[in-house]
Amino acid sequence: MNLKQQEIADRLGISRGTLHRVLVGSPLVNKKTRERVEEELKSLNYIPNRAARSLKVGRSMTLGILGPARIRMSNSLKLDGVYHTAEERGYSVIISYSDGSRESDERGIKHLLSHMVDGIIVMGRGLCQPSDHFKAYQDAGKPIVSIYPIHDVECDCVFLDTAAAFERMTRYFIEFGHKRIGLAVFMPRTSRFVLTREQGYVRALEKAGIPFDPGYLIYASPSIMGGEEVPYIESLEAADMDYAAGFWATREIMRRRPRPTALVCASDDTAIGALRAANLAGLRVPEDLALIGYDNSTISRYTSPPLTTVEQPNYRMGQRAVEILLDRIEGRNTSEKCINEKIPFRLVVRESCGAYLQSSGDVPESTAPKKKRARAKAKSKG
Amino acid sequence: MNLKQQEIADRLGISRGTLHRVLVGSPLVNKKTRERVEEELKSLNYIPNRAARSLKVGRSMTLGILGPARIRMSNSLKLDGVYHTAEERGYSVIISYSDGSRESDERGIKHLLSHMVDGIIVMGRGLCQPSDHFKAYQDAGKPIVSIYPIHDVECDCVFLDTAAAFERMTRYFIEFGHKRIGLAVFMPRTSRFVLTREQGYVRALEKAGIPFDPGYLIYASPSIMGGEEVPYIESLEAADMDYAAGFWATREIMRRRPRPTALVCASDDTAIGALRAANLAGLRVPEDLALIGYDNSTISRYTSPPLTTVEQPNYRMGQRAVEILLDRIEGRNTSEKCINEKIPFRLVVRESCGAYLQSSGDVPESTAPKKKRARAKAKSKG
DNA sequence: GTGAAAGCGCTAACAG
DNA sequence: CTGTTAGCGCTTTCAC
Repeated sequence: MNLKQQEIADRLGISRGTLHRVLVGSPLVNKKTRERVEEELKSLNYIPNRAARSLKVGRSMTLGILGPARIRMSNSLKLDGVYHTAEERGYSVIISYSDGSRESDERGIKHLLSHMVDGIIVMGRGLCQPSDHFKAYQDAGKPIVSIYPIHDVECDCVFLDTAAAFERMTRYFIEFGHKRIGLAVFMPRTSRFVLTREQGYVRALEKAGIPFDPGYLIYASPSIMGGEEVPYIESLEAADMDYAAGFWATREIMRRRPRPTALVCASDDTAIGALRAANLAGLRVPEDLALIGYDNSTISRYTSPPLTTVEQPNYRMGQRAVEILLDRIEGRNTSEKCINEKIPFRLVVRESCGAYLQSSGDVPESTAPKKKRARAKAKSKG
Repeated sequence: MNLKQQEIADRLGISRGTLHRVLVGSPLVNKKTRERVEEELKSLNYIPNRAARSLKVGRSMTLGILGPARIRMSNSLKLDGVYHTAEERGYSVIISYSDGSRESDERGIKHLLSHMVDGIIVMGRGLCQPSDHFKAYQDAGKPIVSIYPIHDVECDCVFLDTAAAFERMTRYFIEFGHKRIGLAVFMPRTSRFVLTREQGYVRALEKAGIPFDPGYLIYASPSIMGGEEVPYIESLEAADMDYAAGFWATREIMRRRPRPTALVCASDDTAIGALRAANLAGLRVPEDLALIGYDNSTISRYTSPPLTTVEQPNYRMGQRAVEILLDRIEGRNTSEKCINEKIPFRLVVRESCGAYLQSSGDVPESTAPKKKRARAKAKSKG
């Protein structure tokens, strides 16, 4: 059973004060006593009570995450970054889910605060939107960093410029000579998730002087797809969404005349759904339909053909989020100004768009630098 | 800023005792007082301090997870099950990673205990092995449930009989008429991960009277694969392991003479790696090489051909783990006897093994019951 | 119905 | 160098 400091002190015939001093490594302890204490401590397997400690010092050494459902792999990876980095720095992590609604966010933050977290990382799309609810908690008294940009509010954040990424992806097709380019996105059209993608896509088209054809922009959604006779789609909930959307969007877009020759996909998983639809339709990728994904998920190297995609350094983003947060918590950053850390992405060229075409700093996979885990420093490319 | 009970009581001119009574919904409070208090509470946005509460009552309403790195999607899904269920029941969750080594497990459990968790869920392979370290913590005084079976120790657990699953998978090939069947597994041969798979595979062979050919059993490992010239394998760490192993194993096994006609894969991701290797080698699946996966991951429906696989009800397992744990924590289960809950799996027949062949309760996808999210009650099949 | 008081395990300030 | 003490915010017992 687990002893408390008092009991240990008693056993050793010393005071709690002295015990505490050796516990925190204070030099103000007799060498002999210290050794005796340390020995006993080891054999007793003392486990400090953090609740008591937190209560006393007013800090818990734990970080809170206001998180989304973790189904999407990219979120999982971000979380890994957060967890490992926090652990390295001696912090625990506790998650509270939120669906992004105001009530849910409020409940979540309250929950975290009640745990006395020292800071909060916001990972959902939640606070990224109109986010009046954010204001309410801004002065929860705890530092917050968002893993997506919060535009209408002052807040530290680390983000990837998704619009720029999708502009780049679209431009890649354009440089290849494609004129009829589709975009497959899904779910609420007003979510930042699709807004940014659409924006980048349109921007690339505009810059190239290619007229925007709304027929090439496919918004898949459970309700729409449910109405269609779509094989493979039996449950249209989160886990399936990306694949299903890609699958459905591809079927849909191939009905357009003239037919698009390239499809920008919201994610690698979306591209995989698209790939399947193309296969079933007897379309060759990239010859009949070129595909580009987003995420550089591990699997994108193993599809046939392997996916050209944009790398999103998820692990790194999680890592940076806690670093920025800890700078605030531990007082290394006292500036009023918010940190807005843009994480660079890079285009990873494989085969789903046709033969390698290298341009402005993009790396075909063969020459890509060896990656060191997910922590890989991404080659800058903005 | 966040008020404490004392301050609120003062504002209202009542005692902490009374405040507390309305907070916990005790009937021993004057109606008027109660209303007044509740109103004030709402407007003040009171956030209770759980550290103080935990300290006082000796319970924290939080569950600890001794977890593996979360990279594998199936773990992510299990965690989802744990989180959502815990949240529904009013518990928070905190994770501590462990690589499965004794030191790491000890550190992790200690960490959780120091958070005063009310119970622990063990998710890694860690404690599933020789697990002398488990003994050390068995009487940490907290209930523990393992999400894999711990054979040599008394402990509640929920598990899927992996050996039975792999026996079933192998038998499926046998029923199809295959005689030369390979098994692609990886990493430490002594891990329960491969032991169970190998065992099931061999058992099916034995029962069918097919001689076991060690040459058909491929153990991929980073070191082995690193020596080979294996494209796609640039980082052989966890994230890539499944794919890379499947890729490498397929190349390897196709060198065997006579060539196997079917390959049992350690996971769906392994099967996907295998599929890619087969594609590159110009082998048709399933005609030249039949493939079966394990997990029924979402993507297995979107590969070409879609994967026949075994469904592992991850979400459900996480869910059951917390239910069993809470029964213990909340005193509904005081039995000395350990719970050993075997979660049923089912074979999901798609196309990677050839035309549909239905047998003993297996469900071809077309007739599979509509799945309700990951929570789906799996059709019994054991 | 209500208030007062003790104490959960720990830290930190102060006295020796 | 060491021991004593006063709380951190909350729950709970007991007395009114």
